[in-house]
Amino acid sequence: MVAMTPRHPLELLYERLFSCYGPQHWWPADEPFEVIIGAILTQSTAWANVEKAIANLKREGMMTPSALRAIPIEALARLIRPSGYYNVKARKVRAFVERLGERYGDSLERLFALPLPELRAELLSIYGIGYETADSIILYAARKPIFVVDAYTQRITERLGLNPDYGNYAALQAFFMAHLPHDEALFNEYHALFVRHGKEVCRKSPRCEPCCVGDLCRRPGVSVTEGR
DNA sequence: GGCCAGGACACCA
DNA sequence: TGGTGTCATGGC
Repeated sequence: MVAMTPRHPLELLYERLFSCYGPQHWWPADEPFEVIIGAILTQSTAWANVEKAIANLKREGMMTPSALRAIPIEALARLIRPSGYYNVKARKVRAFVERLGERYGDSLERLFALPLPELRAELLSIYGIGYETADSIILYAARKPIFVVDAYTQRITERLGLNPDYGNYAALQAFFMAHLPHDEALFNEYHALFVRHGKEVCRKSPRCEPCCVGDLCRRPGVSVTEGR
């Protein structure tokens, strides 16, 4: 008699999403510094708009820390205008490259050499970098295993009945990291799959349709909490 | 014309 | 400590 270990719902969910969508090849960027700039610019913004802003920065030769420090803040804001909130995001980008220059000589390698808890604390201490942006940088730029929680993660897990404390970032992150192996590639793919599923199927609309998640979702097609 | 999109911060009670 | 307002463009 072989003892069968029940699969955790988070493992089953991952398998369903992966079999449905396949590998997502995240993060969509050429190099780690671009990941960081994109992570700041995508705050509460559709990625298509961020792509325009990144294209502007590259075209003007601004995708380097020194260039982003030298350019007048108003000019930087104009370049990233398509990504929305351009005045505050210009200050956020500037804050990051200033810290990177001051403490790490513009070396991401030196920044990323910090142990994970210190790296996260350092990123969180920079203006404009909150939990999600810090964790996105750690996972997708530094390539260290940490689970990124975003609006899609919150919404999808809530509809699965796996998120009793909606909006509590730390609790949901701890939940994932307690039930999954701490594997950078897995966390990368899982979050990317959430975004894919959230964009295509599990939308903000209070109604959702039956989908590849299937019976794991406790309320397919049923009205869920609105206004989130 | 309204809703939504891969948040974070300032301010207030 | 938690709730609310602010920041803003672009696609559908």
